Amino acid sequence: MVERQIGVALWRQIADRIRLSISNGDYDATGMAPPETVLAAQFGVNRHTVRSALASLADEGLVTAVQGRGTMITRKERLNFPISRRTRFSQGLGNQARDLEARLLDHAQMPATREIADALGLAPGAPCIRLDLLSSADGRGVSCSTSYFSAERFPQIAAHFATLGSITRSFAASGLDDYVRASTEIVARHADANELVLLKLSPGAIVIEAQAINADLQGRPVQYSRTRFAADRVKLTIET
Amino acid sequence: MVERQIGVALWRQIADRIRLSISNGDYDATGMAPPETVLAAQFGVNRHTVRSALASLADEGLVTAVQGRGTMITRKERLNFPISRRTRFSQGLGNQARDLEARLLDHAQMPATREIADALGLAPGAPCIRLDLLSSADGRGVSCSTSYFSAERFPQIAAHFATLGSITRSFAASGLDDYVRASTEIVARHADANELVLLKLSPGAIVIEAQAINADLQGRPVQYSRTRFAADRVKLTIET
DNA sequence: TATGGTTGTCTAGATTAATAGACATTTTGG
DNA sequence: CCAAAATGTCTATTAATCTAGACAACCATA
Repeated sequence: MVERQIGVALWRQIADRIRLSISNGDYDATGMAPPETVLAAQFGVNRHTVRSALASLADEGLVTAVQGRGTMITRKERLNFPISRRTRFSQGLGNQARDLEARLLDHAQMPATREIADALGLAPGAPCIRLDLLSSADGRGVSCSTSYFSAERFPQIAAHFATLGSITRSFAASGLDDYVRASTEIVARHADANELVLLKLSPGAIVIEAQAINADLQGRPVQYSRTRFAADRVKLTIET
Repeated sequence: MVERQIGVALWRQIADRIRLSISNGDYDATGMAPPETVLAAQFGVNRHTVRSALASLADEGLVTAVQGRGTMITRKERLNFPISRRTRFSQGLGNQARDLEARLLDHAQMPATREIADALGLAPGAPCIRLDLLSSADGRGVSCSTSYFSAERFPQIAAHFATLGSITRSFAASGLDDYVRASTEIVARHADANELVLLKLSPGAIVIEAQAINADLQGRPVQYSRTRFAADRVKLTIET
């Protein structure tokens, strides 16, 4: 059932198992998780251990416990992130989560590498600005991203983002009112050490990496980004 | 660096980080892991905690500690499992591990579902035999598989496997001397609860699932199997 | 051979995780 | 309104994990 002394706390193993059951629809009949005492018996642990697991799931926004009634399942599915020509991070997740946040981790000006120059249509070595972002929904890390912009065209992008907290609004403040997704490439791989920490993933977790280029309405690239999603928290839907 | 109170023991987080460094080739210059005291300082933990991490890696056969010298890296790469027309589990892993084992977890006779009947070229509902196997290398779970065989053609397959410990030899004992891989489909997904336990994976780990059909030299399907590999321990090489 | 650097082992203590039990509080339904 | 069933809270205890320090054993090499 659950294993001891493998370096993963019992409550964590149980939380992962319950999360899986929720997403498998095992509790769809009632919309409630089984009572704590039942889960405790099922997993062969103390009720307090189950409570720790449920508390962590409540923290993720998956369940809500109500005294006297039971533990309701409040979100079953993964966050669905639609990818289309008009992909916007905050719009896309929209009403799927209460609390959306994009935090600026780091930024710097740097010469464009070959890869970046190709993507943005710049000369290799041209100045570009890098933004490292961490996006969270309901206080839980959903994705971390690295974006590149032409430093010539968007010199204030970092400052704008720091105050506005959104790429779309930062573009608007830079005089770019609209933009579209020009291309997206998607791969899946294991999270590296940095991503494990940023997204608070379990060891061995998967990230889905989307390499995207956004362009203005004239088709000129304005943003090249590599976004790494926590694969167990999101579902990407490609809209054509 | 490493995080506390997330339900994953420090030594486990550190072991995972070091394993990643090894497979990334970070220590290729010397072929040795950094000294325990250096690692301890690097991760901000006590030397004993690092020792627990290294002990677990030694248990996996990745490193070997030698008193006075240091900790040598004894296996860098993932187990490479070649997939070709003549795929054989034990042959494929061959000299990459000292100790190969395939254990029969369960077996049963059952009517073929639509999926199984299609794969094996049987009528739906025809009797078939299911074998659940767990394969290990150096005492560490590498894959678990579910295989289906025609009960009419291979009535003794389970008994043969139980004594012979190999599908190839079980086929031989049933009068089938040679067979080839007819088709293979590969997907990656999160391990389910059962796989987590069988393969002793971390919560959230990936499995690579290979759905394969083996056929005799006349092209008649003889085995339909779904093998789930621990994605962080193997690499599949498709040989065409 | 002596020295510095490394792993191995031991003891002790602090912190965190898990168990155990009792009882309060709230909701639901007869 | 009462009883059953569920979550919330509290205390106490045990087990596992991590820290701290000291020293032994071993290897390489100057």
